[in-house]
Amino acid sequence: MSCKNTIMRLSEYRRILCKLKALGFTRVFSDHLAGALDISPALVRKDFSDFGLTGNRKSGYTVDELIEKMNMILRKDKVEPVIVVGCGGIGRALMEYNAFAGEGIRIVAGFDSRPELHDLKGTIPVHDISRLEVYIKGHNIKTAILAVPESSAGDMADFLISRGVTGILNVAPIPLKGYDNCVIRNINFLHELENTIYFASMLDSKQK
Amino acid sequence: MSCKNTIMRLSEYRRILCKLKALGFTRVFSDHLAGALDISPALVRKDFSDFGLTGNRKSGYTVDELIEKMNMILRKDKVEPVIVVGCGGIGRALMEYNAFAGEGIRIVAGFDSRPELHDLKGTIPVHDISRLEVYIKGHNIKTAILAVPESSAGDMADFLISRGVTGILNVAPIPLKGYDNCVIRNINFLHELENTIYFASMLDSKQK
DNA sequence: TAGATTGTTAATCGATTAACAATC
DNA sequence: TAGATTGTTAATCGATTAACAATC
Repeated sequence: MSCKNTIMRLSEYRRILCKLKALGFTRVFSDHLAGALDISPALVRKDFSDFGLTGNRKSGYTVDELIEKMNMILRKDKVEPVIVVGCGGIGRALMEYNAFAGEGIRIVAGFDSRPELHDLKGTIPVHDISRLEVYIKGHNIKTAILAVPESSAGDMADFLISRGVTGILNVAPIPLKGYDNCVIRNINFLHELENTIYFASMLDSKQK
Repeated sequence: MSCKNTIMRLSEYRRILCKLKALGFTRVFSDHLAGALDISPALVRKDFSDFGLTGNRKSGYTVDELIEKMNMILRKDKVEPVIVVGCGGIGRALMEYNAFAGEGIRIVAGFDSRPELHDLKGTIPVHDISRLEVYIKGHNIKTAILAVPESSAGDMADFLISRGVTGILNVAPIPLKGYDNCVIRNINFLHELENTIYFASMLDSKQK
């Protein structure tokens, strides 16, 4: 039925739709969205159809209705509390990342083993890693951003999962495997850069 | 022939192979690598075969040879200079990201329009954005990490491309389209988190 | 109505996997 | 040799697209 990519595109559709709404648009056609995302109109319609997002054969889709239903699908009807484990450069940057604000995602706390990074009075407190277990239970945390060094990434993921976390966005420099009871999404900046450089150099050689 | 995913996996194979080498392994089987990456042995062999990475029908592949040839394919024979445009939270974190060191990627400079972020004496200098054009030309920069706010991402990408940049890793909160003469790889943390949360919640409902 | 767009099916495209001959 | 692993082909699986009937 719906594929992995569809969900990623749903986030992208939603982003565009919110933009359109802000500009005063009330209706939109598959053709428009396709252009904005650089995909085919058929794929837009198929994605929508897979999630029961229906339009009108004459006047396309209603912007408000799409946004509302997508918010439902993407669990944006309530705010999701997210913790950041590892508050070094990347971890800290994501704690302070303001593109999450107003998008149904709230970073509620950070955790780090280094005492110099602890800060219980900031907008977003940074606790000692020893408080992780109690915090997860107490606040019923289901989602974590993992930004620890390579050496502790695996153990830390295991710990989070054992304590009930079901979704991990892993930006540690080592990819981790998913489990039956937890989704892990890996972002590896080195690999992404290598990939970019590879395809860029292919571009060069193609144009020669 | 070789697909987009193959290149990403090449980075992953390489990472594992370097680990194996450090542990003293000299040979490796498709089966081992498949296990480490959670893919099928057939895919490992196909990926290798696509790039002319050959093994031995009895004793598998030579670790050193694989690493050497992968370094060639991934352009790791020489150090790639990379600039960071936008030195806020994420940009700065990537400038200081030490997983790039020793991996053929060197962040050579940062650029930002905010004077308070300028720093010409640090390990990696942060210049005013006005110096971008001269720097790109002078140092023959082909690769950039784009970490500016949404409002300037599109314009800044256009500028970089017009000045000769052919590969952009875009971590700005707005996805950008690629062009004929430049590869753009988008990392959108909001979308990645939404995706993680979605699939995590599917996991929950599946287990009920 | 005529025109335009959706919703859906079948066709296509691309990536992964199964299977097995080749062979070390 | 016998056993094990590669390299490769054909089959399968999954995602995208083309096409078009339905219909607003």
